[in-house]
Amino acid sequence: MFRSHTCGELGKTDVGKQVTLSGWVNTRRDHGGLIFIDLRDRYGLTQVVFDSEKYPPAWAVAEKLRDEFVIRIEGVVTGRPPEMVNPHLPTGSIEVRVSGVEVLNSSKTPPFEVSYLPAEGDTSTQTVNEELRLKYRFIDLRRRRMLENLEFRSRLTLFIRQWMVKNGFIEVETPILTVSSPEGARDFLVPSRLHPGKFYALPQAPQQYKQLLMVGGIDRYFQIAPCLRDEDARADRSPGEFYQLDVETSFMTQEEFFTLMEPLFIELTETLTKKKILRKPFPRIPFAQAMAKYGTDKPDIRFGLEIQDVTSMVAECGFSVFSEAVNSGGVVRAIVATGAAGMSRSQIDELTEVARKNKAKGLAYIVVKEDELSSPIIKFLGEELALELVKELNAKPGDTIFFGAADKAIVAASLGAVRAELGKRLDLIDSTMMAYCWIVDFPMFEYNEQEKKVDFCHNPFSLPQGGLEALNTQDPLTILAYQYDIVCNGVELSSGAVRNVTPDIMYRAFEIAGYTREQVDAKFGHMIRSFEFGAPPECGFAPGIERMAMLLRDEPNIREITAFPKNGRAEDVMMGAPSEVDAQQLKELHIKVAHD
RNA sequence: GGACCGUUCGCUUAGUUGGCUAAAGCGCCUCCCUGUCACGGAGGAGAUCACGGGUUCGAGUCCCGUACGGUCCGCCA
Repeated sequence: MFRSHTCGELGKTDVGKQVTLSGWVNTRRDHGGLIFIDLRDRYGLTQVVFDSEKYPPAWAVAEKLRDEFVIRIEGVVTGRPPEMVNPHLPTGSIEVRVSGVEVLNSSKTPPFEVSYLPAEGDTSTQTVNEELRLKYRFIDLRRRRMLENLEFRSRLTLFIRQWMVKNGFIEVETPILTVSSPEGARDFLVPSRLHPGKFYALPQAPQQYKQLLMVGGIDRYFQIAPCLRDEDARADRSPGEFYQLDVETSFMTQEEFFTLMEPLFIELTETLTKKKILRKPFPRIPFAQAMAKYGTDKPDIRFGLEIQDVTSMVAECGFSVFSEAVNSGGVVRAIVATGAAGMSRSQIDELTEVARKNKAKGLAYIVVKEDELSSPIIKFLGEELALELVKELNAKPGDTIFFGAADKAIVAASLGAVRAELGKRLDLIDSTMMAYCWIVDFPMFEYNEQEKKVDFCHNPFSLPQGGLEALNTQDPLTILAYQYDIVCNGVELSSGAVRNVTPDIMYRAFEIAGYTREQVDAKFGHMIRSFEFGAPPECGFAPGIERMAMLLRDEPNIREITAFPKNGRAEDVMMGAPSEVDAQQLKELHIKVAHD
């Protein structure tokens, strides 16, 4: 027998029991004739004691033990006198007196330290170079941070599955080998042995399958679905592969869908974490309003600092940066940074740099003091207008007003970035808060400056608001879609939409984006044909599992939530993937590799 | 594809205006220690400062290039 108990479960009530424990040597404290080892497994630490007088053979083995050796011990659980209790250890009131020990496997000195204190908030694991952690992930997984994250992720997906099933959803696995789609992300391709020159594609998302499931009458579908995209990484976007809670429903309006799904986010947040939810029900923020007030379609609404428009106030003013922006069709907008008046010049310069990175030419500001205004732009603006602005923007002494003046998109991007930075710098972000919101009413189309044509803004399968009539009568750039996002703490958890399941509306929408009927049929004909056989109205979304876990666990990136993540260049450094394959494999697949 | 930041013993870091024979804590090795719990004590090993070039009497430090890593932009319907 390897173990009668785990290393985390023995306590006072077990005193006197003969037990067997197996685990890793976490730390070893050698006192000469007495050796203490903290034995570690997934469940915790237990102190085991080797006594040279009572059990010389076991003690002799213990002398040779080193960190991360895997051992099995037998012994008797002994209570510790009060002064020897370790209050930091759940098992600290007992220890095991070892009568026999077996080395199950030895270990090289690990490349980084594994041992941890059992205390809450141990952050030691965060400091080791991540490349090294990924190369030796199997060791990294023994550490508290990864262990707890994997346990959390498991609880999260279990909770989701139970909730979904309870609410009438059924989980359906959709194919991993599917067809390449010219739209969207770059596909991972899989060559076909039986069909020379042809390729499967790994699914970027089960989008088309889930719509076919709706046509098939599965009116509440979900899947914790792998999504594979050959695109570059970000902190919240792993390269290659990630998981989504893919959801689709039939016969629900957008608002009914929100009402159905919100409790999932509320319940999982409140059940699995100590975090609080900012607002219930979640705010619905139209896209245009999000862009105007927060400068982004994924606002962090845990703090205010909303962007205000002052275009009309400064249209005629003496500060040419403002008036010229207005005259050339742009806007002037402002953020009142509460309590920012104490910022140093160099701090303001750093904020200016943030604005510049987002294509702003600069960052005008007015520091509001008790009895005066201090600003490099007042001499152009005039004292009177400056005071009017302060009043209109409701700025108080101690605040600083930051301005953006340019075309709408640049002002949104630059002030949005400044707002996010101010949120951090002014310590306005409550990290115990989960601020969910729905962003709704995305535009159906956008103008593609490079190609000088109208493009889909998001998903071409979204239903335009106003239907066919809107497509036929409105300026395409003014048409909104039943297209929405769910956002939390400035992170987009998911897009979603009411789908367009009417072939006529589909063809017309594609026509506006410059596709002929033949082109649409070539790409999506199989799906549109299905819509000709009675497609129900449907909507859905697909929140990213890792992004949710990352927010709920306060982790800075998605790799901390993934057991075996790819690095930034989409490599598995531990397994050595991707790798070359042998010539025979290539031959069977009818592949010739061109090395250039 | 582009921008920025980084790379110093196994790990984490320090290294000032160029003076380094490169420092510390942890870890590792040897020895001592029967109540420690991140044990303690004594001693020791371990670094061509990512790589290549340049400036200089002299480069870890300054400059150029390359590689690798991270963050961001592009991309992600």
